[in-house]
Amino acid sequence: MFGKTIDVIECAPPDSRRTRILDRAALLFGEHGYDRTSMRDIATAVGILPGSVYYHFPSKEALLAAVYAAAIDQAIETLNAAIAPHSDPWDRLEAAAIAHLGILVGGGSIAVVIADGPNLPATARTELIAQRHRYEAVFRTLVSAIDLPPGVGRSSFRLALLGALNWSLTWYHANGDPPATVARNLFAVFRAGRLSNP
Amino acid sequence: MFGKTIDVIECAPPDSRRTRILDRAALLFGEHGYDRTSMRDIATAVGILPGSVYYHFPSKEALLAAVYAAAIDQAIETLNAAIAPHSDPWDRLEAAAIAHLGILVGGGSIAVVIADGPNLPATARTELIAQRHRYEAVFRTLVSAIDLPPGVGRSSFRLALLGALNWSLTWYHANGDPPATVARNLFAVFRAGRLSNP
DNA sequence: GTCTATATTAGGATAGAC
DNA sequence: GTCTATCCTAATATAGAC
Repeated sequence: MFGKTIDVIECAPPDSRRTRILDRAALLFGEHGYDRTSMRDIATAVGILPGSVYYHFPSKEALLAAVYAAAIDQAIETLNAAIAPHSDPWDRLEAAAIAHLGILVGGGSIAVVIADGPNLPATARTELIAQRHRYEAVFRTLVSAIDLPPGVGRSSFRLALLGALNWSLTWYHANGDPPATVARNLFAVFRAGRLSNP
Repeated sequence: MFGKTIDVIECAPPDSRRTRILDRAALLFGEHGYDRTSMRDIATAVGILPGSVYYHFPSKEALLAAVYAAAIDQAIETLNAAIAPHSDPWDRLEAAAIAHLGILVGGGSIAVVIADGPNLPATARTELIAQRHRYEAVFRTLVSAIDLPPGVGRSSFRLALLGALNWSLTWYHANGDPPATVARNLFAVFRAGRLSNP
């Protein structure tokens, strides 16, 4: 009756090894892309052997999905923290844009999802796209709160803004400016269309 | 003396096989990306065997570079043809934006360079980036001709516009609109900042 | 949980016949 | 110029010992 072991403590370091793999994988995926990061690379970075990774994740795609989900969660938190201090809708959107670019060039985890999108495995695509939409919903909400000039669609505006920001990853090195400056400069382009204040 | 054969005709189909390889490779690279397209795929599409490709191109990267250069040339021509009929600077830029998106979603050759940028082999990167700059120079010229609101940098404007357009490749399927409509909608976001006409 | 060892597949590239 | 045949490398993934 009393022989059964009950795990009371399960939250301290909720799975140190698994978490380490997740972290390193996120870093490598973000830095070199999904295709160019091998399970060997990840294992080496963690300090274990390739085969051992498969004890924690059944496949490379499953690992990607886990990395992705965690990255999105973290990114949404960062985003919300950045917009919280602001009340003007345009300021909130700008804060989000700055935070977004910071997340991207931070080399962090979410960059995979964002920058490497088209090159991710087709079989996991559906799940990954769902996660990305969860993140982009934050922007959808922010954009719904601003006034746009006539003739400018809300979704076009949102997609253009996110596209401009995401695309900056491809040319970021050229410019010595810090991410926040780049984001502000890009955002100025979109803010230029703001209706004059009453 | 007269035994030597002289090839008088050398311009009719200037290298049918080489051209066919180039075309098919462009198509496959554009459709599936560089990494996911194997030399075997290309050879099969052309109707020859993998080894035979190497008679025409020394390596996969060399093939990519050739595809890229040809694609850029063709894209620049398309771009110039599209802007030629227009005289107003904003109309010219809009025409270029529409043409650009058409080229991209045309599934054609240049999509590789554009969409697959970060995933191309590092060793060929320099050459490829130089080619891309040649293409983007057209936009640089067009942007230099428009009036921008104060506080909006020209290069930020150009990069934001190209980013918005290029990024549309990642979500294009969702929207049933034809490329020209998508481009027009996106461009409206940027045009909203136009200074009121005198 | 991690190791050793290895199966399996796939892709880039080459040698030499024809 | 194209074919046949093959080498070499790298990557995902698995089996079973410890």
